[in-house]
Amino acid sequence: MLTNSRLVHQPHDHDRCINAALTRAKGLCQERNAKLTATREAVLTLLWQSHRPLGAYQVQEQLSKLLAKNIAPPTVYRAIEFLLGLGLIHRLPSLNAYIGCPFPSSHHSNLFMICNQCGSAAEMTDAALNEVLQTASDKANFVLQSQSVELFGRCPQCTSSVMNEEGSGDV
Amino acid sequence: MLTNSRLVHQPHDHDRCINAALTRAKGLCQERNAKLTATREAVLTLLWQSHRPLGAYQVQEQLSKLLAKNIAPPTVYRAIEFLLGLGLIHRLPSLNAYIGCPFPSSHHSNLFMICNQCGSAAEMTDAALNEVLQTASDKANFVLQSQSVELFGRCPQCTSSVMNEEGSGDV
DNA sequence: AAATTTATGTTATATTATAACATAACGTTA
DNA sequence: TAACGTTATGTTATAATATAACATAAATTT
Repeated sequence: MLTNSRLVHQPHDHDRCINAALTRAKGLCQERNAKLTATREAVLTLLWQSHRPLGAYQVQEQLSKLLAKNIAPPTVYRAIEFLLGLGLIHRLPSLNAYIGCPFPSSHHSNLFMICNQCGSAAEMTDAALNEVLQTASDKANFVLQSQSVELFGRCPQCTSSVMNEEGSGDV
Repeated sequence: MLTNSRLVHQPHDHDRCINAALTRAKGLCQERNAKLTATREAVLTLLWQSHRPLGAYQVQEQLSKLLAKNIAPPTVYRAIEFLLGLGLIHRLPSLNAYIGCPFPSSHHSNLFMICNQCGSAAEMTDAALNEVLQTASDKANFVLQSQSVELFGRCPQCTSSVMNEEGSGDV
């Protein structure tokens, strides 16, 4: 089982997350003969600014600021498409949002735990989950090709802060 | 384990599906003191015309035809919202589409098997799946509130037709 | 350097969803 | 039953997400 949930749900040196992600990305691109251009790298970095998924238009806004010129949606979506293709980021369908992948290159089918309060999203791979899904598919004679598993709830951090300051509703 | 996968993936008398869905809907509405108005019933019926999810604007188009007058998006979305609230339909986030629920009122967390070729979507409840997801959440101290599980692949029908007429790509 | 491929820029528009306010239908109670 | 409050629908406009289509530029190959 791989997961970044401890990092996501606890204070940590986030620069290390970002640097590690960039290093992985560079390595993967070299392997695959893919070019991590300035735009693509910038988008990846933006998606790693926090452990919260960002919408494409949030990326656009921040990218425009970063590059000090107006960036149009297609530029953003192209970079996203490229990064998705390499498995460097994921799309969270129920949020229409994107997030950096902490373990690309590991052929994995993943699960996300999305906090309804703070918006953080931790990723996890789980062999047991995949077995269950494969079994269910087999039972129905369904040929499983890919999957999207999103869990919604409260992350540990928000759970403890709710206990302290009573009465704060979900975001 | 509840599922409608046999029905979805085999030829069957679909009028029975529709009628059963309407009967269930009426019962549930009576129980909950909710009003299944003409518009709402029409939308539900449209979403039960096949075992394929429909987008809101497809519903709008068909509803406009059915009622022989132009129906604006908010009307459709309101009906959808109502039906979602009662669990009579589901939203499939990765398709931005909606589909009738074959077993509302059974408090269930569900899984969808979506065919990449024909677009059909079968629903299934699976206790083992829920256990696995609960366990994964517990491990991360994540308080699980709801979930979305979508599987993509090929349904039995499309699998057998691919075997016969070689070379047809995915839709 | 010419040709080819790959990436980005630019404009317009498609698709999905909601806000805001007006009207109508329904239900309750005086 | 008339007045009132509530619920549902109509209507217009617009927000939010995503892509099509074509032009330009940059990199790579020949």
